[in-house]
Amino acid sequence: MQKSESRYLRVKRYVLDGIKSGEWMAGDQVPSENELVTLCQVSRMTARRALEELNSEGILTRVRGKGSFVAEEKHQSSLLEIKNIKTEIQNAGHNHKAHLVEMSELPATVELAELFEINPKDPVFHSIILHYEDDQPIQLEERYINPVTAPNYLEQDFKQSTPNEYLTSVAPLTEAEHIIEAIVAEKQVHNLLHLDQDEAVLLMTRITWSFNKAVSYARLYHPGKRYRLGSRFTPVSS
Amino acid sequence: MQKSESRYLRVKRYVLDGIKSGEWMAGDQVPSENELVTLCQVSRMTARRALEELNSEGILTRVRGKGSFVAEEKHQSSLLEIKNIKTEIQNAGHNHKAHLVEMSELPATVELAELFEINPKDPVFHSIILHYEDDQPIQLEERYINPVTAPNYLEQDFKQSTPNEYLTSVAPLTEAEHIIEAIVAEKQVHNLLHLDQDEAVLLMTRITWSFNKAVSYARLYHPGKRYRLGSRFTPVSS
DNA sequence: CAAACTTTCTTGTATATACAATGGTGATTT
DNA sequence: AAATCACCATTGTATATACAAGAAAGTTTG
Repeated sequence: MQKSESRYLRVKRYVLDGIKSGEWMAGDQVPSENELVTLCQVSRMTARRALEELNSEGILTRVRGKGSFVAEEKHQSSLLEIKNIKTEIQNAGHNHKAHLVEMSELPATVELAELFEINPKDPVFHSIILHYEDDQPIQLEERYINPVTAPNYLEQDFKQSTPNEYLTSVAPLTEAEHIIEAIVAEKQVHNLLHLDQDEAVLLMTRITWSFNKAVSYARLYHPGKRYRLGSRFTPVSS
Repeated sequence: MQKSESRYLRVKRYVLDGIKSGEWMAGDQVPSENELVTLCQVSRMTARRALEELNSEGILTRVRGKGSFVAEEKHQSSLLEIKNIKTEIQNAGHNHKAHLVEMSELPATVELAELFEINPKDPVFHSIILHYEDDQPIQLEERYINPVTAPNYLEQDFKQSTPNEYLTSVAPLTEAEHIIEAIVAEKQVHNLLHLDQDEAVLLMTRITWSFNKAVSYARLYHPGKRYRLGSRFTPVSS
């Protein structure tokens, strides 16, 4: 336990307080390295370290020859959140409907067993759900579930709630991984999604964890013409 | 134009190369600050800066009194950062090459004029660059540039640096927006990317801002079979 | 033998200095 | 009036130095 905070942390807090209090708004210039030297009674290198860290944290934007500025507001990006497709559709003012295509218990493949930390051929839950937006198919959700973390999965009524809602209720989402690719879907997916001839599919593979335990492996197929993924963000420089 | 790479970047690359080559695996100890001083012929503060940055990037874990260690595997979140395709390819151990397909000045469309806050039919810069990974086309980059924020765009040699590098040097990136969709590409794109019959294309539309001024509107086409976008993240609750 | 101390190696904090590179301003020159 | 130049403020890179603090291993001492 150190009785006195580091000096560079004092400088950081000084700048952060100014931003929080509204003294410096987004886009405003904050004190330069040399100004902080006299304001906070530290060396330039110490002041510099504080500003650099705030820069790498995305709080400030620094430009050589000009100065350091408060970065613009951060926007949430829908790519980063696990959004519930039901509320996503309803928020856009449309009607959501779900159709259960399949619900079963399958023996785990080697890959799934490794992911879920179970033995190969142990049972895993499997579901295929087709989501509609105003009677038009918008997402085909194929999902494999870890029976350890979500033992009652098969008993859920997914016309009422989505798998997402159930899973987040039994196992809080602590981590997720997305892989996005463009494919030409196989026939079954093509038919279920009512795709046109030659329409591409946006496939998002999503793995979710809860406290270092993998909960679910999902493949979400979207019609390329009818679905877009958007994200808006403020970068953090390294 | 700097003729020689910064020293701290050389040290960073030295460590990164050792990790990429497998010399140091996850959990292994990398050279200490003082060892890097003699290995790379730099001062301790410079070696330190390299290790610190690798630490803040999550590549290394540093422990006082013990040393610096290669962090456990972490997936890059390329969706969240504006990554330079050149370094992205090189970091994966491949060779990057760029071919300038077109470089011109065009009259702005109504949409571009609105985005760039200029008058319609005012000139904007336009470039089409094809990026190769080991002689295989991996990204077709079509880009419209705001001439106000990047007036010297046409004079750049994009065989040396990428548009990304130039743009971030003249106008620090403060915000970005991505839209991702799956399409079946038109013939020209199809041919340039050497696509197979019926191969889908992952199209990322990216708009970047610098201090509330739009700098660039880019369309990045990727072969669906050869390119994946990945992201891994921890949801923040605050 | 075991506890206490010392040494050594490591990263962490703090400072002083020097020069480079960029952007803006204002004076000077053309 | 326009172009050029000099100057200044700002961030960026690089080095040298000093001391602090934690971890580990060896050495001394009881």
